[in-house]
Amino acid sequence: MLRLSKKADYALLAMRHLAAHHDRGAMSSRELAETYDIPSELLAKVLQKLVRGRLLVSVQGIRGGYALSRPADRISVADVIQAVDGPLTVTACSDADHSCEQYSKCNIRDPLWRIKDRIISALAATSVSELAADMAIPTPPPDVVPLAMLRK
Amino acid sequence: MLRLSKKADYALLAMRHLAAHHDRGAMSSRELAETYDIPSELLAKVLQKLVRGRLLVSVQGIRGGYALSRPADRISVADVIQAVDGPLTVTACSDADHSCEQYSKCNIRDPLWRIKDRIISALAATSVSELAADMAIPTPPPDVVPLAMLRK
DNA sequence: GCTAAAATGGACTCCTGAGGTCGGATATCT
DNA sequence: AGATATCCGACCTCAGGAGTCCATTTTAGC
Repeated sequence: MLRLSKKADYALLAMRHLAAHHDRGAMSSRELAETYDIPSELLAKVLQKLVRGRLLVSVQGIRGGYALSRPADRISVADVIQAVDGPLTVTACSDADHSCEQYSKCNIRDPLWRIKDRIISALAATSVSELAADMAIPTPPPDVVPLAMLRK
Repeated sequence: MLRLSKKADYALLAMRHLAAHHDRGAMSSRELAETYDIPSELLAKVLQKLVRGRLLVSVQGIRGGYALSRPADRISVADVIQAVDGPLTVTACSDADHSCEQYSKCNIRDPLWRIKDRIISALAATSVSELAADMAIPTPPPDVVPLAMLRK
């Protein structure tokens, strides 16, 4: 439960990659798809949504591709998820949408909405640049570590 | 996205109700189901899971029903959700389960797991008693508020 | 002891929506 | 002109969530 959609996964993967390699110019959808073994047509749709969400810019034609629209540290994980999957909701209902059988009798809306806000905060507090920074240690020095320190 | 399952909703609804009315003894599944317009057989399954998760105790036979197994302030929303839907995961993979096409090439696991921990913290920080306490103000004083203060 | 009302448990159906596919139009470089 | 991109809509498939049905067991009250 509470799992991210595949689309969101793919979007974050792509965003991180573009953030880490922003030095090179635009990167094509196909190249990204091959790098991460993602169905290319599907990734293409995801990238299109990111463009419409103003997180990426695209250049068409040969040698075209996608690039971040702004510095990676000004794009949050929440931005990415919402661009791909729409406004993220924890409950079926929201301020706008009361389409829930139990809406009238429901008594846990307010506390759950508060929890939702905390979740969004957590997602908004993490930027794409932080995702990229995380792999600063891609393969830690292998056989220097004493065996005793290895857990399981 | 990131939405709770209906089962989790029902579970929280029921837990809150039992917490608010713990003075009366056990409450039957049918009575709860009627109160909140929930299919009774479905709610029954949810309640059974809560029993197996040690959050509720059940008494069988006529005049039987369910009651909280411990004080409501010692049961968190996270407990309830996990009892009903199993361990809550944000990503397809976890420490135990690597069944994801992209696992080897994935580079956003660690930051996402950290986000997951923050989400779990948010859920663990809210207790069932807080859910119940929330309705202390069921209908706030209506026409005392100056119209100018109402935001559309 | 019988019966009614409750929990318990398994198996089954229904159906939405996530995940993925296909084809074609449009733009741009060589 | 042709190759390689993005772009866009329509479509297909299928696992899993949501809900149903039924058979069994337990227990209070008569």
